[in-house]
Amino acid sequence: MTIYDELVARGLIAQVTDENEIKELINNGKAVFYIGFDPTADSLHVGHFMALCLMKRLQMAGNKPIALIGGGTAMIGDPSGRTDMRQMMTTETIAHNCDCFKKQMSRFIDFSEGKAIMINNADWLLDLNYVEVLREVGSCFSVNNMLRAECYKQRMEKGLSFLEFNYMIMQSYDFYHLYKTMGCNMQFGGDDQWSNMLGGTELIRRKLGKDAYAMTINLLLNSEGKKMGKTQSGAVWLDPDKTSPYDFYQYWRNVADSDVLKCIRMLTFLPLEEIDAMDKWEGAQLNRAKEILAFELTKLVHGEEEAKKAEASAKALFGAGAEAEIPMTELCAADFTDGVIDIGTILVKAGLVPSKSEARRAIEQGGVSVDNEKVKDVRATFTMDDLKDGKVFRRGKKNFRKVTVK
RNA sequence: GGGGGAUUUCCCGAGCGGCCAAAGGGGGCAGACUGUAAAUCUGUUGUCACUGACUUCGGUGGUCCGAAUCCACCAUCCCCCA
Repeated sequence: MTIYDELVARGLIAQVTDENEIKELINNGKAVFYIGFDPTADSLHVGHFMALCLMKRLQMAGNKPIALIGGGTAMIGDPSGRTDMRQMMTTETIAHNCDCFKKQMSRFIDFSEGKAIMINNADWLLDLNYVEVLREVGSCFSVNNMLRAECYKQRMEKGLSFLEFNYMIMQSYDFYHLYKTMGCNMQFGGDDQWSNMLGGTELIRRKLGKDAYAMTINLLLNSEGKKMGKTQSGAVWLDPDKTSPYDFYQYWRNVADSDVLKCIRMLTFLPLEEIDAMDKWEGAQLNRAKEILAFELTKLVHGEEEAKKAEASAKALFGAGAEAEIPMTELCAADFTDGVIDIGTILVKAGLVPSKSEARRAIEQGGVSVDNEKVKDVRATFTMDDLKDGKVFRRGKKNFRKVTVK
């Protein structure tokens, strides 16, 4: 099976500019492709992870990836898929985020011996001269066409600043620049980037009379059509300090039935035959598929050891098994008043509820238990001695934390 | 440049100068039912020292015994005209 066919079979490919040419290039390892990452936060998230997987697959097939960090374009802010303007980020924040991205990416992609390249578009975008750019590339863009682009359409209702309007031009310029300087002949990205990417191929055609190609990958949507990788409290991060391996595992362990197979196909590196076999699974057996999904992804992101730990914790908490690793919270003497600490404070300290009011509510509704015993009294207290060996506090079915005293 | 309109709690969206922590919906959380799924039903959804108090209705001042509601200025956004 060729790499292209595999990508199709995994449901990754959304749109392509020229299917035959792209097949030819990537199947034969002739593509030099880039994927852009906007440093809008200090960690990569699940959406980026998909792109990284794609990079890895293509790299394994002999193609050369360029990871482009958008330190320059982040100064503008991509309006695609947004209904309001992004908050402007300071240059310091952007620089910090770029560093964080670099570290995380190096864990997935092999950058040794020129097998892959990482660059930051700030290196060439920030020094551009306004008038020169206008003359050089501005003439190649039709405002009429740009306004027709889907990514701007929805913003036409609420307003679009000139700053953001230029995002497409900057991204196109990146592609043009990479084509000239590094022979980059292809760009990949999320499907929401389609119009920005076409801008690039068009620019290359106009300026150089050469063909370059673009391909988008499907966004990871759940059966309700919402983007996956988001929780109430924000994105699912790859940084273990922002989303613990256990929480990461749990996120995937809890996907809906209808989404499991799709996720396994798109995100894991399991052989397709194995996945096709799972396709027949039904009912409770799907739970097994969810375990596989959660384990495989945690392994990819946090390593096998962490994945095993997360799996063991989950089994211990939900099944019968022995007590295992559960995310811990340590209290210190200062947290106690007159030698005791009340249940509400503990729940807040452990991060199980955001406020004492919610703690109270959860208890009143019978949603809190300590070492599997339901807590009925809102004013229950614990002494340092009670917590010496640690107790497992639980809110609802799925939120656990072991609390001990230092 | 001129004129008009908007800004409400996580989101959408109601809101008479006192009866407003603020209708309704969505979403979230918890309970029941389950398979750590979905659907459904129930409760809940500003904070805290919780039968009470405190802080919220773009920002700052003001009128008033009393303001989310009235006035002034500022900010942001939308629409129309140029």
